[in-house]
Amino acid sequence: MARSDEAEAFFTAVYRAVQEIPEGKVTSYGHIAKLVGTPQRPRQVGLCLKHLPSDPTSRFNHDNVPWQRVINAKGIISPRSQPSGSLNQAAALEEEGVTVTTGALGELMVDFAEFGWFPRVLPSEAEGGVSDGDDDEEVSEGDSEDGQQ
DNA sequence: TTCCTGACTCTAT
DNA sequence: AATAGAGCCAGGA
Repeated sequence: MARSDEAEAFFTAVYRAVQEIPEGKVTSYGHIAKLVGTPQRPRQVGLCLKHLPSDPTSRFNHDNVPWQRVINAKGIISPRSQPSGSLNQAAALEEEGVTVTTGALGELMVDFAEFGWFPRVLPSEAEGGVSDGDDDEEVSEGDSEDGQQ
């Protein structure tokens, strides 16, 4: 059952990456996927959070993993999490100082340019990516996988 | 066991 | 610029 072991490692990597997100900041599934070394599998990242145990005795749980700080690349809180209680998620983000804008359709949009958190300042961003009004959440392929400690 | 869906993203049209 | 389609892999029925 090596496959389950790999899946567990993936889950753990995702949870750790999410834990690294500072309060008042948000990131995207795709970015987390890159951190864990699987930039091609952002959906799996979402599954990890969905399977995130609520059991406090578990190594990772909703109390230790700020899953609510993880949103999609469009800067919008995943509408599929609504049945789970996206309003609670949005409210929690605002509590942390994140401005959540509600769209006409009810989509919860977060200003990624300001609240988007990245583990490392990628060269493209460092040379002057985000600065004034024009936002550009595009992240260049930084590569250089930093091993999970 | 197989098939489908899914907390997404990227690329092409 | 906007829309549509493909890709990825795991969990649930």
